Amino acid sequence: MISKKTKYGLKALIYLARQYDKGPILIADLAREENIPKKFLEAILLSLKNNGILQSRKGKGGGYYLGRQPKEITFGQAIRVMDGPLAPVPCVSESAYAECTECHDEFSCGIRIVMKDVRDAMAKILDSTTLADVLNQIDHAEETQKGVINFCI
Amino acid sequence: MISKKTKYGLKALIYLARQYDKGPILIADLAREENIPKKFLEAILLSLKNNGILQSRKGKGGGYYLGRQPKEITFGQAIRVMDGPLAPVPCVSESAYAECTECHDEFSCGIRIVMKDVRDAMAKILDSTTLADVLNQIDHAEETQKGVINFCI
DNA sequence: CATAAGTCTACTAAATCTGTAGTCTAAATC
DNA sequence: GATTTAGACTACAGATTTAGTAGACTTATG
Repeated sequence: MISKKTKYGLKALIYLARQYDKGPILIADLAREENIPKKFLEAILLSLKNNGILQSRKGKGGGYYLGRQPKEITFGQAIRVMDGPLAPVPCVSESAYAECTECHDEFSCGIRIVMKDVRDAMAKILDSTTLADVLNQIDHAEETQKGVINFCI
Repeated sequence: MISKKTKYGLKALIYLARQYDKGPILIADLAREENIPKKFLEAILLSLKNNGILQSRKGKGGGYYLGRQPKEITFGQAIRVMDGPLAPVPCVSESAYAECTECHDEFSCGIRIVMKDVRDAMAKILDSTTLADVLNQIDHAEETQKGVINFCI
């Protein structure tokens, strides 16, 4: 399960991607629009900024905006910043590998063998899904829904 | 990340699968062999039993054993018992669906769309990987390793 | 009945998650 | 350059989850 923090962060990123050409967005606006506790969101956006995913400007006219184009930011990058490595066990993590303290031999560990596949499957999806992709998929889902309604009428 | 509880449980299941024809195995032996705190392991095995994955016998000559054949027990089943649903968000869980409290429309939620794919990819692997499969993969990994060593000599 | 071994209840310490309060710093504007 | 705006930083606190322990209870065997 992803944490609320991650969910909030992803929501914020999608929101900022949607407003990509509108200049800096206020934390307060984002928090209100997406129903996220403002102070909590501050910390989330800050850590996304410190990891190069967002940029910000202080003072009047300031706010947050994407550090790169929506098509250059993936879910995988964002989730790793907020929730840590994707891998179910540290010994199969690419971004934060850690030796397994428990098992005798890493290469013949059954858990590792299976979890490696799981990690790769997750990474394949999350590292190839960009904010731009998600915007498209959202739009497509809304189109489809409208289509269904029209069809029913 | 899976919890230690889940890791311990999977180790125990693999161990019991390996000893499948040897009759009941003592918690104490399992705990010692796999370096798992005994009392903690007790609770884990009990919950696996209560979910039909294990069986047990009390008294002398008792212990724990698989409730079904190794090829009938999947990682997915075990992980769901110990760690809860596979799905990264409740609104894409097949085993424990819960409506999303936050988002306006579930069908056009970007997070949901992506996480659905992630869940399906995980479930595809974990629900098709049985204890018997894992034993085979472990044996194969050990063979391969030996092969490499022989080749070096 | 004695012993072996799982079952159950009830804790507890530590870590993580979620969130809040208040102060500090930088940028823009008047 | 004083004021205002808005993000940055520090510190804390309640709730929940994780990991683990202690001890009494139940059931089966010999």
